[in-house]
Amino acid sequence: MEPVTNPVSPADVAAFRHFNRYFTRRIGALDDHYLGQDRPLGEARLLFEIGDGVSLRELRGRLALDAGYLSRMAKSLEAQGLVRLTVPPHDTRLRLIELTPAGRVEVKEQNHRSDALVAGLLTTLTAPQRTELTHALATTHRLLRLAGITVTLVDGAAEDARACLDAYAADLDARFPEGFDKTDLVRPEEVTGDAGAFFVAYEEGRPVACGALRTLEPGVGEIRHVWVHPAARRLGLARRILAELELAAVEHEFTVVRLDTHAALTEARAMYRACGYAEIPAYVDHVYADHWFEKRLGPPPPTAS
Amino acid sequence: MEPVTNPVSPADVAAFRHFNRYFTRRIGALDDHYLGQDRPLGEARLLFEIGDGVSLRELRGRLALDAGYLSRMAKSLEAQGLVRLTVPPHDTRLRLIELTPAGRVEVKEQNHRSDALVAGLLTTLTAPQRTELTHALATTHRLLRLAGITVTLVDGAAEDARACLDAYAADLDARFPEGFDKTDLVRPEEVTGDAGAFFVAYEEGRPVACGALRTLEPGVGEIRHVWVHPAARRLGLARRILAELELAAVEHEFTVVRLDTHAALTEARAMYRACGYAEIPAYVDHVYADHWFEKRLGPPPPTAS
DNA sequence: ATAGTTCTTTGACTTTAGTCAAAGGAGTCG
DNA sequence: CGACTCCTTTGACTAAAGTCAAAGAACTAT
Repeated sequence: MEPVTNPVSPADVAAFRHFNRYFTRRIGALDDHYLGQDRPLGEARLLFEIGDGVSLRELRGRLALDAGYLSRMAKSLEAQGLVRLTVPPHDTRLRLIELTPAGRVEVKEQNHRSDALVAGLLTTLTAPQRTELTHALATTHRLLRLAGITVTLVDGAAEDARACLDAYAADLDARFPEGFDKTDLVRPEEVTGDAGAFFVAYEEGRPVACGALRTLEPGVGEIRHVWVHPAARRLGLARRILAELELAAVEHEFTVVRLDTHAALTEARAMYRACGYAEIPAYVDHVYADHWFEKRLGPPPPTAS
Repeated sequence: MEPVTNPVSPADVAAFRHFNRYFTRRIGALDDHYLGQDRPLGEARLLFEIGDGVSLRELRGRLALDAGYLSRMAKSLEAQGLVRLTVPPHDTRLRLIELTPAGRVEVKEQNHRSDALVAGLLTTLTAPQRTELTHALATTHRLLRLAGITVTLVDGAAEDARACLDAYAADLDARFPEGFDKTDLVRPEEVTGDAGAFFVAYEEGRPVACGALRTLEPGVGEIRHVWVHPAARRLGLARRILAELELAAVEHEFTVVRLDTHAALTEARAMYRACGYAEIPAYVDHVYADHWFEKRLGPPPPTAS
């Protein structure tokens, strides 16, 4: 069963494309032109991505470059005295690339040029207009990130699932005064197949959030371990996960879902309330629970067809 | 004397560059990749810019291409049956390039692909989130346009100045029930040098707004003909022009500026009020005036240094 | 009519960007 | 140890992107 996605309005698409065209022409082109300066764009980009030293392997993945192509560019930059290539002791197949002092200067200068360019672009705006622009950019950024994140059902034993749960456990261990014991996490079989569900959200290939659904008793599901990576917070991702879990709950023919949460997680409580969850008495005596919530899953809303 | 520009805060610059990097990587790259499809990017872009037929000369200017390069790309597209090259009768040195039906199909398909791509990007957002995004994009677009517009002092007799005044006159002629007579426009010598000032705003090389300052009586200036091209309205450009005129007035040692406006121009009245202009009795008996305003130009605000 | 300018075309290049495959040294796992 | 997998390097290309200059036809101004 496909989730019902509301169609994207042509007006939104048009607005986006309009902006896209304008922005790429005005800013993107200008940016590329300046970034290059006296060096091929490929090399300039490479120089920028190096930062404090990475392996060629890492760069290849990040910039999606051909191995041969990258190898040659690295050699060219080395010949120019901008980078140093070294062999890491733990794996001599790899090459580490790092900036030389000269390379660092080059990057810094480039950064200054870019800063000056942007500053020049913004000078004609008044301070309040700049603030408005900064806010609008932040909103756009946030929503584009959110739009690029995909939430997928994975096996509870999958590597990404366990990685998320580990991060979740570490997170709680730091936030709960009493710490957090990993034995309290769901077992893979509880959230797999007919028993439940496990969702992982991916941003650019990396897992950044998760959520679990398990069977509490017949017809009643329990939502657990809704977690979002610190770098992906405040995007509205928890709600996405929650919505996905509720859809899964309907598919599992649960009519009610429950969940508990800890006193330390005040934002979480607010979110559950906003998402239609009502506070209920304790449905289970749980070590880390101070608040209990429940949501009745109504029948799917009548469709037009 | 340089106008005092408030310095751009590093935070705003950083936010802009951060957004820029993200956007170019996420959207720009994707866009280019899809636009090309089975055709070199240069040709694909060219095909898009043609629209309903332009001269090669025009395209060369717009895309900043080498004449030889463009000529060859055009020939390549013609060989593929996507464009037709014709010689305009009025100047046989030029070549007009226009889409053939096949070319039109190609462009349309490309547009559909891009639309689908964007729609795909937005599907995971909820309808309110999409609306929020669309608003943020519109704000960004508006402010970037405004930031890219430069206001410069020009001679009252300059071609661009007269072009703006002609457009202004035509505009008023259409909006005033009684029409508008061009003999009412300022004469070039009234707004040049010690007598006054004339500003033209340029967006990407094209004049899009103007404003005039002339001497009404010793120490008193009059602001006239503040006009913004329809395509550049609602950007906040009139205020920029007004601010520029007030600076010029201070430089001309006017302590007061006055202006009049017509009953039909309600937005203008609101703007003048918002900019600190107070309504006054008629200071001159003018055919098209129904409202009169005045602003006292204080001494420059005390600076910290 | 003439001189100067404008616009396109063509030839002759160079530089970037990118692909593919073979080869060889290094890890890894059973 | 041996098979397999990884990672980089190198050679051998191709295609796209872009530059420069010369030449010729057509317009414009004087």
